[in-house]
Amino acid sequence: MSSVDHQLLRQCAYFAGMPEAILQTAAASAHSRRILGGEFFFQQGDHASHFYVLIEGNARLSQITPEGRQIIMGLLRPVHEIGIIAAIDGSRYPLDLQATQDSVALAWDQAALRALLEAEPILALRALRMVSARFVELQERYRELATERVERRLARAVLRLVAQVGQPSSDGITIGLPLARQDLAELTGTTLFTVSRTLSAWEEAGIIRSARERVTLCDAVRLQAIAEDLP
Amino acid sequence: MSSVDHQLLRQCAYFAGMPEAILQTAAASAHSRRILGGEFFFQQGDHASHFYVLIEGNARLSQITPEGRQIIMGLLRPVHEIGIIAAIDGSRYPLDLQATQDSVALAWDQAALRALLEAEPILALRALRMVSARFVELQERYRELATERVERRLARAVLRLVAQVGQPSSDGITIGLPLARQDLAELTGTTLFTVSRTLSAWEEAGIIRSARERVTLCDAVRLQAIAEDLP
DNA sequence: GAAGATCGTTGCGCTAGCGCAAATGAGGAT
DNA sequence: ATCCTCATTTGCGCTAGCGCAACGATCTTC
Repeated sequence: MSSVDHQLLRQCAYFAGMPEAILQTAAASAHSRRILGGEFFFQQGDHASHFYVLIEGNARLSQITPEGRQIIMGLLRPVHEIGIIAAIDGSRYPLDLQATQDSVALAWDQAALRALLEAEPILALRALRMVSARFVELQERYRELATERVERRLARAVLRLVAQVGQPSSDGITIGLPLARQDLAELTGTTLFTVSRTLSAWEEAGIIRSARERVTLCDAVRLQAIAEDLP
Repeated sequence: MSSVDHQLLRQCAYFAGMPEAILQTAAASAHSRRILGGEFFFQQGDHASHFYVLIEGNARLSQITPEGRQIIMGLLRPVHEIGIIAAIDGSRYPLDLQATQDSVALAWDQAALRALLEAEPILALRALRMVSARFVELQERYRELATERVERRLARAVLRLVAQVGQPSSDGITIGLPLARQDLAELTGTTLFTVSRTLSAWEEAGIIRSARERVTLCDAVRLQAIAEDLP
C-alpha cells in the first residue's frame, strides 16, 4: 500500500467531482502496480482480483477466440477505470488487459473495493452509471458491426481514435498511439488486408496520411461523410 | 398504483432471494401497465421514464438504424427486468421495447426507482451485477459477430432460444415463440434469405423441423457441433 | 371458400471482403 | 553500414453471403 496522489483520481469519470474525503479514503486503500509494455495486467479467465485505474502508459483490452483470433474491445489511455465488472462479483475477467507501453495503474483488491462501495454507497451508483454507459456504447458498436460495411466502420473507428487521442501535427491530427493495421482490423472486425487497402485509398484521396503504425487525419469532413451516409 | 402480487417479483433475477419486506416495499411502489401486441412500451429516443418488469406476454428489444434497418437485441419473456440502464440516470432509451403479444409489466417511475435504490442499497449493488452480467453477454455476442460465420451464429441463436423458451414437443424441442425468418436474421446480423437457406439445409439434414414462424430442434448434438468447432 | 395478406423458398447473378503469396519499405540492433 | 525483423502493400483468385424476383405455402377476413 503505497501512498497515492489522490488528485489523480479526479481525472477519471468514476471519481470526478467526488468530495475530497472520499478521494482520500479511496486512494488510501489502493496500491500502485507497474507493468512493462507487452505484459498483462490480467488475462481472460484469470480470477478477477482487482479493480484498476490506469494512470500512466496505455493498454489494450482484448478478447481472444477459441480459434485464436483476437478482437480489440478498447484501447485505453490514462486516466481510465477498468475491471469493475469482474471485480464486483469476483468472477473471472472476460478479457485480456495488456500494457502496450510501460504502464502504471492504481489497484484495489476485492476486499478494498467492497469496503469502498459499502462505505460510500454513492460509489456503487456511480459504478452502475459507468457500466450502463459502457453498455450503451457497446450496443452501438454491436449495431454498427451488424449493419455497416467495413469502410464505414473503419471511418468511425479512426474518428473515434482521433477524438480520444488526437494530437495536432503539421497537416492534420495524428492518432497519438502506435496503431498497426492489424490493430485497426481487430478493432473493426475485419482483416489487416482490407484495412491496408482502405487506408491506401483514403491516402490516395488525400483524406489521411499514414505511416508505420501511425495515422494522420487530414480531411475530417470527408471522413465524416464516409462514416455517415452523406453522399 | 394498483396492488401487485409481490411474489411475482421473486421470479426475476433482480429480486430473487430478497427478503419479503423489500419485495413488499418494491411492489407497493409499482403500478402495472398493459400493452397490446404490436404496441410499444417505449421507443428509441423516448425520455426514459420507467423501469419495467415484464410479467405477462412477450416483447422484443430492438434497435433501428438511421437507414431503417432493424436489429434485435433480445427477445423477452416473463419474468424479465428491463430499462434499468436508461431509468437510472433519466437519459433516453437507446432502443425499442415492443410487445409481440398482449403483455403486462410492472413499472416503476424514476422517482420510485430512485427511492427504492436509496432505501435499499443492496438493490443498487444488484442492479450493478445485473447490468454487468448483461455487459459480458453482449461482449460475447459482439465477439461472435466479429469473428464467426453466419451458420454458426445462427446455430448459437437457435440453441440459446431453445434453452430459454424451449417446449418439448413430439419429436424435439420447439421454440415457444413465434419466430419469423426475419427475426432470426435480425438477431444474428444476417438476411432473411440466408436464414431461410440455412434452415432448409438443416431440415434436409434432419437437424431441425421448421414451419411458419416456428422452429423445432430435433438433433441438438449436431447443432451443437455446428455452433462449436467440432468436425 | 375466395380473396388478400403474410411469410417462406429458391434460383440467379453479383460483389464486398477474405486470404494467400510475394514484394517492398522502415527501424533497430550489432 | 549491414543484417534482420516486422509492418505494410498489392495483385490475384475465390467464396460467403447479399439482394432481387418469382413463386409457393399458410393464415386471415369477410
